[in-house]
Amino acid sequence: MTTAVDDDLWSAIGDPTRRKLLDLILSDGPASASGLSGRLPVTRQAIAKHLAVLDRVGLVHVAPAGREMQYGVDEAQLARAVAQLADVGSSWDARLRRIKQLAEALQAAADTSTNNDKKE
Amino acid sequence: MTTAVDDDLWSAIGDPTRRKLLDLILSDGPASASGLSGRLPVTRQAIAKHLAVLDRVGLVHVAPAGREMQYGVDEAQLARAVAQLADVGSSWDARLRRIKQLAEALQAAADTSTNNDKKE
DNA sequence: GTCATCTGCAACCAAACGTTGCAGAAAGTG
DNA sequence: CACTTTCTGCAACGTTTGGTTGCAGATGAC
Repeated sequence: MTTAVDDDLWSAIGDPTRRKLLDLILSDGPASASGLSGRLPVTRQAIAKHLAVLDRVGLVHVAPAGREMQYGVDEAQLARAVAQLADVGSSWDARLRRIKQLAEALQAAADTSTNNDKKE
Repeated sequence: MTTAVDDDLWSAIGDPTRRKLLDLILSDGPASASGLSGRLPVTRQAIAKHLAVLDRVGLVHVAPAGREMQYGVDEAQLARAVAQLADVGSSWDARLRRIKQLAEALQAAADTSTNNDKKE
């Protein structure tokens, strides 16, 4: 009911650069910070910090490959994040529906009780 | 395909305090900055700034009521935000499914080509 | 062995979130 | 009308966060 979301996980996917990062790794498979820096308009260090954030909340996992550090998405954790998005979305959606229904109900009640009055 | 989200709208709902603000106004109807400050652990000024941000992206609209400023949610814009959440979520969800299917397909192909080899 | 490249750390800048403090304006009360 | 209350808005300040540059260390490639 209270949208019980994990604020850490949400703020991790709240950043646009981190979302693009997840998109890239999702579509092209695991990659290193240097490899990813060539595909986003930010420096390698910024990417590394974002990957550290994503790693801290478990959205990616890192594996040393030679002298590179390969980052891949954690599918289970990303699925959890997706579920939270859907949760908040559906919560708001439900409230919007309830408000609309309540407004219509009030309108109908007003129509029946004062049906001979002004209807503007 | 490219998750084409509006970064302004997303970052507006990315802040936890702003999400709680939207929750409160959604559940209890339009309210003023002072009224809301009693229900969140932040000062009135912080609330006012957040409401300004939400107003800038059109998620709330303000109406002067006496000496107060009443903020109410813009249902159409919030519905748009909900749609974006669902959009990103389903995009990632689809990619997760595709990855899983690809992995299973590769596994199956490996099984048929080297079916007499080790199967660990 | 040397060179290239990938990593990590530190310092620094700018924007965002939050605070305190204060002045102005509008409603309520004597 | 005068006084008080309370709600608003603005300004200054501190802290966190996203981003940069610069540099030193480590590891694979030649």
